[in-house]
Amino acid sequence: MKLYNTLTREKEEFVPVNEGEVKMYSCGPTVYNYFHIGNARPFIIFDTLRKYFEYKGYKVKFVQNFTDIDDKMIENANGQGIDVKKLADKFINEYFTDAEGLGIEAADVHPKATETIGDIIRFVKKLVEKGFAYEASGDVYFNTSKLDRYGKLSGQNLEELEAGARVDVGEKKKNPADFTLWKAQKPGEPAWDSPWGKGRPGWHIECSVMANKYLGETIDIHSGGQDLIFPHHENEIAQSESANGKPFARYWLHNGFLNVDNQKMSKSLGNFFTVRDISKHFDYEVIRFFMLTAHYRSPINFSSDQLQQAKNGLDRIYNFLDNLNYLKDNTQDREFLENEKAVLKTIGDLKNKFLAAMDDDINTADAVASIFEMVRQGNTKLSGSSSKKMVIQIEKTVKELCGVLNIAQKQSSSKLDDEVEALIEKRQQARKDKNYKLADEIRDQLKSMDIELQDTPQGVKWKKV
RNA sequence: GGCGCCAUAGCCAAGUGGUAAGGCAGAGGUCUGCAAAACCUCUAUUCCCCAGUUCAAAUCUGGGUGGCGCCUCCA
Repeated sequence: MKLYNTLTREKEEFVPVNEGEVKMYSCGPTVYNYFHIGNARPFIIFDTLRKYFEYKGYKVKFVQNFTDIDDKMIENANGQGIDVKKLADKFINEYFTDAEGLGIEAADVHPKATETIGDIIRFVKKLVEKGFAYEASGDVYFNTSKLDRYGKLSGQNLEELEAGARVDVGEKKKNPADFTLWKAQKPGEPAWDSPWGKGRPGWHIECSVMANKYLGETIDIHSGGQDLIFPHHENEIAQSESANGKPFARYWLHNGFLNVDNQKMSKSLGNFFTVRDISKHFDYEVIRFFMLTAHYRSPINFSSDQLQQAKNGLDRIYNFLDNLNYLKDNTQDREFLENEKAVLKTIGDLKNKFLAAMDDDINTADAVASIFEMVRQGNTKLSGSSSKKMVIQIEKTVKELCGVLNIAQKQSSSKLDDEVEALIEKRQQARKDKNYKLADEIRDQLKSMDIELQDTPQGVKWKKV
């Protein structure tokens, strides 16, 4: 399996630290609001990667944090007149509601910054003792000048960063690029005791500490959005590798942005749509499917028109599954014919194409295309005279691959319902009697019950709309 | 100023040296009492422009043009 590693800017063969195991860390949300659909992209993509590793038989340990204390948290809690903890609890809950809707499995561990303070303090202390950090009136900073390789992930170098001059000046830092590990308490802010007085952790340190605590000193995969490459991930590398003297993460994976009118969707620009709001107009799984129809590193433009396209495409897969379901009960119970073996061979080839796409830097767009090709194969080659065994085998393959992506997982609605069945029966009789007026009335009646009828050559089918 | 990404049909989107996947929309058709739905078929001599390398380029190289991101909280 190949993955694009931001560290080397190349696709590399994935080789884990321990054979058969994958240790993954992904940067999670700051929980001061519902997450928006741009935030959802890494959640969905890296969840898909995790599921694919599991599908391939790896034992995966996946950690994703909640940043529950920082400037934004404090600002928003104050704005709402509640304490930071209460704000965090609320939006952690809301996170899980949306994540579950999107088919994102909970991580093995979801550590919170506020519950990792002791470990953070020990980690910062270690950095100070090793000479990589210094205290300045209650703050602790990482000293970037102590590293000769600061910038290896982002390709930045210290001189150019300083020339850029977009860094804070006139404060206690020794070098402009130095960043905060520990912040001294300001009046009214939540704070914890530390060797440097009361304060709270900086943002970058929590991820280093949590990855270390739950996954060890060297992890396999660290992922997040491209906007985290610098400075967040660069700083994590600086912290972790300075403290441990070992490589931090072997593979760095970064997803592209989700744009609106070609511009990055972000909370600060205000051009965002929360997943919660969108879910009122589109099923959660349409959002998931939409994300998977593009490669994770490419930018994708968001619009309701795009979601509608995704919905229509997903419906095609659902219709196919419905058709298979119908055919299972309306095909021949016999062995395969020669030409049917050829069809199954094609389906097998398409499955391999799907897997090859996923192995190639999780190319979900190509993987989805393989599923659509199976749909057309099935629609073209299957009929009432087909072997039932073939229907079952194709269904098994399609469901297995949809399962890998966690799409099209809703139950088929063609369950028996006595009232509906009775009405359909009545309408069929009316049609036989050429009483089309009554037949159409029954059809309208069912329509008002959100039941849609399809008169097919194989009989009447119905579904909930 | 530094670092990096992108440009493929009406829309979305794979493909990174061997002669343009897939989806949506659209058009035609099958089925049907009618309808709806579903399904099938068709839809880019061509991949932003110019030059170069090569038997062969959407793919590689150089130069343009246009768009975007990071360097400040951001997925």
